Amino acid sequence: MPKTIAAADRLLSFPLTLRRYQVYGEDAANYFDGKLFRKVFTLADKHFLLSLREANGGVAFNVQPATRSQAVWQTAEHIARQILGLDFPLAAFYQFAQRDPILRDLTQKFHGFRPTLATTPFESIVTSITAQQINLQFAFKVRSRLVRRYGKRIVVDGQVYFAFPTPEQLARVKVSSLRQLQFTEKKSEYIIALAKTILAGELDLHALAHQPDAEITEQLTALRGIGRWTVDWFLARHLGRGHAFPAGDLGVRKAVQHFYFNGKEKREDELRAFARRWGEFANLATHYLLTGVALGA
DNA sequence: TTCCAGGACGACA
DNA sequence: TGTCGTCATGGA
Repeated sequence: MPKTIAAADRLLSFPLTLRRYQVYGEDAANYFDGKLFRKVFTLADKHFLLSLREANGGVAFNVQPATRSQAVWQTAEHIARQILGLDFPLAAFYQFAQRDPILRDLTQKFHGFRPTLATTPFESIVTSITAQQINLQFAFKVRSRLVRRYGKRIVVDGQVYFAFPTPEQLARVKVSSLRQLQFTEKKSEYIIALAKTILAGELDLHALAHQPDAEITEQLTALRGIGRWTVDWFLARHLGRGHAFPAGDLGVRKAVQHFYFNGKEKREDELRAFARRWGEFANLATHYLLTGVALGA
């Protein structure tokens, strides 16, 4: 029996929020056809399919195979909230945006849009490493190959779905195998080393959620293949930190330059200083600016 | 053909 | 500490 969730402020555009899972081609770990979103999640080594669809005044979510386990339903709700970005303070941001004509315009045009969050820290970081320096279309393609090749496969209603691969699964993989999927030699090394570090108990990604930005940055950038850019997106798109601002990101830079500097190039430190005006709303502002560029606002 | 994509690293001055 | 070459591939 499906259950229903909603943001505390009742603000949500289901299609705008999940648009990300459609526009870059196939995403083998996040299925979205415009109306129905599906994702495999794992609890106690068991795999379930989470489904999300719009319902009256909220979002209906369901779990398959059917279960009465409260733990499974709680996990499903938590993941649904992450995917829909339901815990971002959108109403407060909209109020804040009134003092900035650009943000005011974007929040009106994309009313209810919320940044979607990566549901596990490992998926978040592997996804970012995959996307380093290449266009997102190609990044999604390569990542989907990884999911299909190494992710746990489940069948629901005759349809095949894949879970995002775990550190246990990727720690066993060889660099040459990832090269075949068109990961670069370096990215292959980074991903496998990350998986091995986690498996060895030398890194607890879940524990990072309770730490301040500086501590997270220090721990993650100590790993090969993870720089400031990757950490910034981890803070923004996994932990949902309000003030996160990936100033080094090409898309973010172009968006801020386009909307606030007539396209004039700015250095990363200048953009970082500029973004301080957004404070706890920098993450939301960033996502609205990116959407503004993507949808030609 | 050339240049650019949601970078990171290592060499070098 | 800052700059530059390299990696590696698809698409415009």
